[in-house]
Amino acid sequence: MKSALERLELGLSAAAEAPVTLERPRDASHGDYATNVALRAAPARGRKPMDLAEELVEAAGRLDGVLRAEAAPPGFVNLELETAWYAGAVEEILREGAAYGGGEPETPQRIQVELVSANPTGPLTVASARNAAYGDSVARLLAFAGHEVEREYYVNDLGEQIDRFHASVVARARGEEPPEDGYQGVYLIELAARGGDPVEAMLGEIRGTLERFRVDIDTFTRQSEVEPELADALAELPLYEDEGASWVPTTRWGDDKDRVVIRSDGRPTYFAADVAYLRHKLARGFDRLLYVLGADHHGYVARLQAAAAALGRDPETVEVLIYQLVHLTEGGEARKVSKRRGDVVFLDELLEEIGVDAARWYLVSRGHEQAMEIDVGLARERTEKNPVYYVQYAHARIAGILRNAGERRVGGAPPGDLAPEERELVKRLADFPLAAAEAAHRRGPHAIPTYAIRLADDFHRFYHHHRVLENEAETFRLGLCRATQTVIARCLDLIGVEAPERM
RNA sequence: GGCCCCGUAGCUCAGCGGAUAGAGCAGCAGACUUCGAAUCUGCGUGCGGAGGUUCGACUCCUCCCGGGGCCA
Repeated sequence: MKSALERLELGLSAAAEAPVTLERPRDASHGDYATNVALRAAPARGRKPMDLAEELVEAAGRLDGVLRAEAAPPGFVNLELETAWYAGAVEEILREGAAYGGGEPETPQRIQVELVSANPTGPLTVASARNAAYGDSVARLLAFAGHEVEREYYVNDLGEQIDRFHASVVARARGEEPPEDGYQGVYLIELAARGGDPVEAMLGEIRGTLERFRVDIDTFTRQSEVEPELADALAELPLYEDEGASWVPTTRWGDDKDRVVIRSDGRPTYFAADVAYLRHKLARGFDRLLYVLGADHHGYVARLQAAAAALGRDPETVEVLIYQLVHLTEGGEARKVSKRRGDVVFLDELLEEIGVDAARWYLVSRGHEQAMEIDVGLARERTEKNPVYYVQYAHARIAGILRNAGERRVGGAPPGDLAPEERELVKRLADFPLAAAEAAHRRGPHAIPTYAIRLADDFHRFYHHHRVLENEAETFRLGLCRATQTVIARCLDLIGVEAPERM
């Protein structure tokens, strides 16, 4: 992307060795954009920041698109931009369309995102919902940033939990209560009545839920598929024997203790299965493996990376994204999330109550490192209050204007100076590429809803103060509308929310 | 006992080294014969506490207090 803004930034970067930040000041008297280059570069040059700022002002004043530049203590350089710059920014968005703001990394990576991977012993719960919403949005961000992304779901179809699950289904099939350590959920009754393999049946349910939640999994890999490779995987590890068990010296790579792979009774551990699966992933040629895990799994980080190292790979290949848990409350009372007891809120129920758009927006609009609360009782009420509708409304409103515009020309030079509301809107639109890139880089999709609210805010304000159609600025304003619509649609898509033409 | 996350407005949360810390919800008062009022306009003694680094700290470091979680 060769925007006027970037040329501006490059021009300034050339004047200083340090990385510059170009930002939008809160205070309008500080110009359209401000930079701290002088403050950054001055110490290294043994200069006074203010002197350097004065020099930069002269250079910046000659740059294309800069109307006015001034230095401000302690060494900021404030810039005011020409109308032509604003018009150019809008034209650029119209030209690039849906691609606007996307990335073209010099070396696109093949990235695998493993997400959800809930045991197929029950329907997806609200706990998995955050994993799905977060993980999928990260995947969308990375794809938009120009990487090749594959979504994977690991199916634990072996082990103790599955045995208990089977036993519980068998009991239900006979009309009996499940064993005490089994799964008590009532959904087992229906599952038992259906017959066939209950794990596959449950997995079918889960796939349906994910589809409704707009999470498109590319590959489901079953533990039973990987199991046969376990011996080969272990053969690649540096093992030692102690107390009759086989150990991997994972502490060598930063784990807090060595891990057993084969117990003294000859049974492999969960960790052994994890290693085999990791090897299975690595063999498929990904540059990077993302694991989306809940905070209760944070202990896995060190051991997964150690496992990669033990397999002779760069531990940095493995990147674990930890999100904090979702707590459910109802009328101030905490609700427990236990799949075995069955007293949980299922994702399907949440979707039925508040809809996919509201659910995805809500689950992803908080930082993933922040624990969050969902009040089940308030969920219905929240529908009307969710900011997602504010943003969607802006999109629908623009769609309405463009419908009314018919065949009129969209996009063109403004007839004169821009109104403050127009300038704010254009600057917001120009922020988008950086916002999307940062969100991808930080694996922080919650920045997208935050940005989208601001954008919708700027648009609604512009709309309220100015007429678009039958106005001397019509072509420019129609272009501004379409550009805004494009960016809103992209934001919503990045978090899996629909952009309606009408509401 | 060790490790991870979090303490910002009444509530839910943004802000991740820059200038006077923001938004939504809740509350109050206004704006529709005009492209969609699901909108707009106005109203706020808040960064848990103490040190430190820096020209500059909500932001980085240390300690303490207080929540949540994982492991032992």
